[in-house]
Amino acid sequence: MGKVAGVSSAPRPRGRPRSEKTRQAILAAADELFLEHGLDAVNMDEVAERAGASNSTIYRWWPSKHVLALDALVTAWEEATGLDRDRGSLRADLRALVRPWVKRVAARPYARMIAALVAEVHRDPAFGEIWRVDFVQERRRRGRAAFVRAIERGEIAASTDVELALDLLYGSLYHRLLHGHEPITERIGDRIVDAVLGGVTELARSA
Amino acid sequence: MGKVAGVSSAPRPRGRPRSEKTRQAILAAADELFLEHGLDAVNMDEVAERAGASNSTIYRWWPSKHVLALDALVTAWEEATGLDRDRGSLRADLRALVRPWVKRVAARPYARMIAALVAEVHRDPAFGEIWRVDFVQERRRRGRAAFVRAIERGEIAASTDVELALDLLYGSLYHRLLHGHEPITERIGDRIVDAVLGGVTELARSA
Amino acid sequence: MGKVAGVSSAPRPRGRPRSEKTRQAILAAADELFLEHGLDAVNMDEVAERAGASNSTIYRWWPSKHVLALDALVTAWEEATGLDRDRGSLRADLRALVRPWVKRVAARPYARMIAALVAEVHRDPAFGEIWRVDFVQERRRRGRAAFVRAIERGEIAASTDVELALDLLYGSLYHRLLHGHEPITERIGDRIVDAVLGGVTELARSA
Amino acid sequence: MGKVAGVSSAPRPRGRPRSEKTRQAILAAADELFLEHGLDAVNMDEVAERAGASNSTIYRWWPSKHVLALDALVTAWEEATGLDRDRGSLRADLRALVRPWVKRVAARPYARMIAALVAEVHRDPAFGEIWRVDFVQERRRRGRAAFVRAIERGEIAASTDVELALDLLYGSLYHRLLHGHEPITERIGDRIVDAVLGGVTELARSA
DNA sequence: GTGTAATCGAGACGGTACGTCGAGTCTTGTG
DNA sequence: CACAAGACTCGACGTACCGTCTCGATTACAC
Repeated sequence: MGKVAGVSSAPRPRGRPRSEKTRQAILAAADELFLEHGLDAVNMDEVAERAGASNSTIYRWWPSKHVLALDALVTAWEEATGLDRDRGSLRADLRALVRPWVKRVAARPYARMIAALVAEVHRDPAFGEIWRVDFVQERRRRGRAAFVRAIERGEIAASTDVELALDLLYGSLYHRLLHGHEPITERIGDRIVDAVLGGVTELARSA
Repeated sequence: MGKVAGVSSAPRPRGRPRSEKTRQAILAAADELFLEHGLDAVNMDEVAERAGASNSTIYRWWPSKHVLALDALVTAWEEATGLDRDRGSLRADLRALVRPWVKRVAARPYARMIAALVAEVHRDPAFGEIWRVDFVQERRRRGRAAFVRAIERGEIAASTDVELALDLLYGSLYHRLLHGHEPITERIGDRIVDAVLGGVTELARSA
Repeated sequence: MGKVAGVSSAPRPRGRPRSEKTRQAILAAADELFLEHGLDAVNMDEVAERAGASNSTIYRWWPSKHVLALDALVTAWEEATGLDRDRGSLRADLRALVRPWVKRVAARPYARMIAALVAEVHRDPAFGEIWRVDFVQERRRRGRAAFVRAIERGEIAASTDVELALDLLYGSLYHRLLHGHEPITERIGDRIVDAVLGGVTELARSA
Repeated sequence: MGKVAGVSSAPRPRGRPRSEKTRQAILAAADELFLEHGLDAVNMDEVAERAGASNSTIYRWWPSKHVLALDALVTAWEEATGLDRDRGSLRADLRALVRPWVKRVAARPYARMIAALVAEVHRDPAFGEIWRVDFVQERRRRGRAAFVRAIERGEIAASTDVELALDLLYGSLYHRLLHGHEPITERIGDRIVDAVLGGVTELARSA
């Protein structure tokens, strides 16, 4: 992945250094092609060609197609992530989290991408580890922070099971995304936040 | 898939009839092998061999590996599904729904199977349709019935968004299953039911 | 094949008798389809359909596709074979043999058919036997007769190696037909006859 | 096929060079297996395995089984072809041509191989072209040279139809080989040469 | 500058599953 | 029995693409 590596005090490796330009071109090509056509519909040579790189350069730095795809996804996702400031209430914080997610996911075929990666998670445990560290926990971290602030603020009980709350929140969203039984809209995002906060009761009131 | 029903007064088809024994042997072989080793780790010839059938007989009746896997999954799932009787309260009904699901899913590697199928859903829209009709809606139907009974009973507001409630419930469960960040236990099942019913508040109380 | 079978004094078999109409329809369908599109481009179901018969009826009477094709070829070839009368000279006799052959072979894609059957001859020795008995020897018989008459007539030496002469004659013709390096014309047929007659002298001397 | 020649100053192709060792191993495996068991009795994976190569490497360089078989045949045939020197008389030249051919063909089941290729010639015109260029014309070239020398030498008439003479010669040989009605022996080879020489006179006269 | 050591592009290679196709056999019910 | 219908077994085909490998060409730093 690369990010894992370089601490500042690298021992200055000998030989020709890795081309940063090529690295970014590969990630950009992967992001575009995989997202646009789907992971299975694009082969590595096409990514290489689009990036102006070669098959072997990709495999020198990424161990597999799926790891590359994940890296590309994470990279693109990070660039587009806004700040994480306190909105004053849990509801506002969660909405600020959910709304961009919904917008992003509704705009481009991320569902296909994520579904393919999730499948790989269960096919290759090593990839699963990378997935959880680089993607899942990274997403949950911000949601968790919002709940923690709410507890500190006295807005919700200190004993709240934050992890479960996150499952409720993200679970509902990913469920719609992956199972595809209903479309994902901004309005649904808000209502899910409400429901998580209030349960079934809220489901009636916010109808 | 076969379940197309078929009215009782079948027009008596000509020719050698399809072998019901072979059909079941194929479904059983698919269920066992795909579940045990994963969809990608098993090829069609292995399924055929285990079923004592031939490659082409499989392809004559199932258009692809994924459709076969889904049929096998649905068939096995149906056999094991208990009755759907009224337990008196929404909480009890939902628990009666969730507990067997959790037990089943914890016992065998269903996550891998479902992840692979979900990926295919997004790869092939036609398969997505089959998936939603044969699997998703079939599972949701029973949950929906529980909510409807609760409304009739006056237990929850008539205006409750049942679909969203189902997303909350199944979403949380599938989220844990697919993303694999936390294990799935019986206890978690109950707590998710509680949380769906009461939202974050309940998350504190039931902790 | 059929012709091999039935001696006249059949013991009158029980049950439904074989349909002669169907037999001929199958042979006709095989002749047309195989000759027109090639043995490999036509499958047995197509022959069956064209004949208004079924797959299994064909296989009840002909043991394989190639045997059927050969039977069809022989049948059609026989119908079209003229009489074998004495033309007065060996040259005239041979021309009377070669000309219709050339005409026939130039008019329709027999080369493809024969090439496929010859290949099968070497793939399956049992078929080779049928081929030689029903087709090769049958064709050579008439050529041989012409040479025998020439010998009786004193036109060529009695020591002439007739078999070799036949190889020279038919060999040249089949060579052009099968190897396809040069087209087959009526004129070529005559010249081959002339050349063979020139060589025959030598055939006697070197015996 | 490879024989495209290539001028000495090759522009030094980029990338990993084709493995000459593998190429030869594949040709050798094809030659042995196809000749030994017949083209249809051997599948490509068996050839690949015997060659220590992979299925896809074969298909990368040879478009079909038949083309591979032909290449293997031509390669093996070429290696075993002696020099083409003048023996002083047409008869001696032709015998020098025919005898090794007979010996070769009698020793191993070439008939089956050639019959299969000839069938393919008529099934696939593109293959027919390769066949004629790489095999047929190549074989005829040397026979033609012998006749040309005989003409220059004044041994036979200048008006002799050499092509027809070649058909007589090779036609008889191939006829015995392919139709299988009589065995092929050294003696027969010589007698065919004699017969052809006798016919050649006629070939000039009737021109 | 020159040497060393790594990267890069090009492309061949092994491995392996896919889904298709056809020959020939078997199993029904009908005539 | 013969026959039509059509399901079944067997097994090859040629395709696709992943990830590995082998080259020569290139690039940076160290000396």
